[in-house]
Amino acid sequence: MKWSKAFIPTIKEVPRDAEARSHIFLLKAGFIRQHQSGVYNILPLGWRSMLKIMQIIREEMNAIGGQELLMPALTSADLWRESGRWVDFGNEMFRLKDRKGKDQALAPTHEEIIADIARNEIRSYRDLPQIWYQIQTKFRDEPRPRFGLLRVREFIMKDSYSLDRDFEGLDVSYELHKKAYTKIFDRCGLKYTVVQASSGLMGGSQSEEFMVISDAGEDTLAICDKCGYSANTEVAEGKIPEESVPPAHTKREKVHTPGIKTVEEVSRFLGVTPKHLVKTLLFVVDDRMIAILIRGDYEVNEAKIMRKFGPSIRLATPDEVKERFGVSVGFLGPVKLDVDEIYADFSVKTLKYAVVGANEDDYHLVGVDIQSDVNIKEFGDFRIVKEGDLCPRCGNPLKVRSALEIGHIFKLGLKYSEALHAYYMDKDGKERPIVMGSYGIGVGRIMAAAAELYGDDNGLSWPINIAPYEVEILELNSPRTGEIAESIYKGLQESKVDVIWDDREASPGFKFKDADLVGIPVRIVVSDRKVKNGMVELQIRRDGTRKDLKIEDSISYVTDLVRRMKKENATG
RNA sequence: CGGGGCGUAGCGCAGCCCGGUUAGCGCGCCUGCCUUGGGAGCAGGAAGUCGGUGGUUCAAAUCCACUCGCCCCGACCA
Repeated sequence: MKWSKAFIPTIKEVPRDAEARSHIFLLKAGFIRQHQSGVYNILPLGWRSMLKIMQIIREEMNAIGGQELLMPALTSADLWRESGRWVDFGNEMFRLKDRKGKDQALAPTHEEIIADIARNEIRSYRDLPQIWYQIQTKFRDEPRPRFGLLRVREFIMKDSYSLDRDFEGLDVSYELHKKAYTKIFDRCGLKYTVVQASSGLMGGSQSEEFMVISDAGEDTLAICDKCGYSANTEVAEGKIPEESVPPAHTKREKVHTPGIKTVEEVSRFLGVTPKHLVKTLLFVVDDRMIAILIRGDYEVNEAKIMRKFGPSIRLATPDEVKERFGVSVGFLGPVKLDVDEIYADFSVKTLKYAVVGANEDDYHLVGVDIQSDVNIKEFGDFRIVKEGDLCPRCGNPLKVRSALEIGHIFKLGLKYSEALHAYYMDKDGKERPIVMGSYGIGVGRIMAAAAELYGDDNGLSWPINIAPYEVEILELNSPRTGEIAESIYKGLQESKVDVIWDDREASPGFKFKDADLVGIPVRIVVSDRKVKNGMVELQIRRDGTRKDLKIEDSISYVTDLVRRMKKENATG
């Protein structure tokens, strides 16, 4: 491609609405443009990059026996009603009606459609196992799209589904996917970790996420450097470090704490630490009200609570609390609290002199012995792991890091096959539900993750396997150097190198800046200065390496270099 | 959904408080000359429903009301 003919709208100013690094540079380098909140045009450079990502995905999915198909984005509500997700998806599902008034959904994922195909077509154990996948646009009406391509409402996803006779088969399909994903992300040049995750709305028994450590990520991971334990904090466990917190109040008494509500305020007011405090959170489950106690320096983990008490559990509103107990939420406490059940996180188990709300506005109790003063039904793990908690496996202090999710694999089990009645006949003539797995990769997120991960203040720096072009010829002194540039350009094209030639009539600085911004990994600078000595200059975007090449050697040298870099799956 | 911020030329912004000339600046764009190893220079030029609607006023980018859009923080943590 000649740059002069290409549509690469780079911009010099930092776009006002962009803050995340990937968002800023993908806009500046002309890869994407926003259409509306959470919806983007993918411009030619961006699409080239995404096509390469999709091609890698295809190759690796095919390698594990996956068969590509294409399912509709426009789906009937009937199927979603069968699984219950017409309700469960809530506002995240884009809904519309057709001209007859029939409910439709723009599919956020395709478990139901797969189960529908399977129940209509899969009859016998001989038809199994199957792995079906598609690369297709998904729609999710996210409450808050953000960070450019990182959280969007319309996005391209590779989603695959495994259908197996039994759970042993599912384990096999799952491991195949895990291996394929590892290869895919390796080839894309990303640094990532695999973590235990929560299966959330998907259901099922086990799930793992592929995560890129990045401040732009919206997930939080707990990581153990020593034994390799890593988990999303939605599910991560941790041991509480043992430390002696000297008791502040050894006598149980009621103290006046006018208007002092939050953990920080109470700690400061009473001269204690958050570790002396116990927070009392009230939750509504169906029509029961339960309390959960947790130490003041921890947060309650909603995902864990939902797993224990069911997805309908919700925090009681301050108004509900006020109405039922006549007390503001800041002064709730577990002593003589009239709720159906009281549960407590392990973090409060040993507290003998705790500070708690007095269930009376403007008063707290101090010196409370949690075990003997409170009627606790059960201790459990209800907290979000925090930095410094100890690894559940080896006891090493855990690190907590932000990360962004690029892939997620689930063992679904029978949820959808049972709900939609996708059954097959086994060897013994018995009907059995198909065992399902589902596996997703965000294509745009891979591109955005690479943009977050690699580059510098001047712009992007693509891993060569997902770069929109592999080589850029930067011709400085057009038209005098044009002939040399063109011969290298044609030579590289003939040896199947993906090359763009910046043949524009512009100043050198201008072209260098654009080149840095767009981040093509290999650059050949063709200038008067070098050409008169029979040379051109090779530059590597990632590390800034420069090297002179003889003109006549340049094509074979660069062809070779590109081949090598691709194989080494050289990153950025 | 709660809180905050922002909508003025293609992009980035000033002007708004304190209403009053033809609404400015930088970049970009077009024409010509010139220049070519890190976003060059000179000259000329085009380009604006001041997000929208309604109101106040002799007069509105500016004041008021409503509304739409975009970004950021948070989403019940007591």
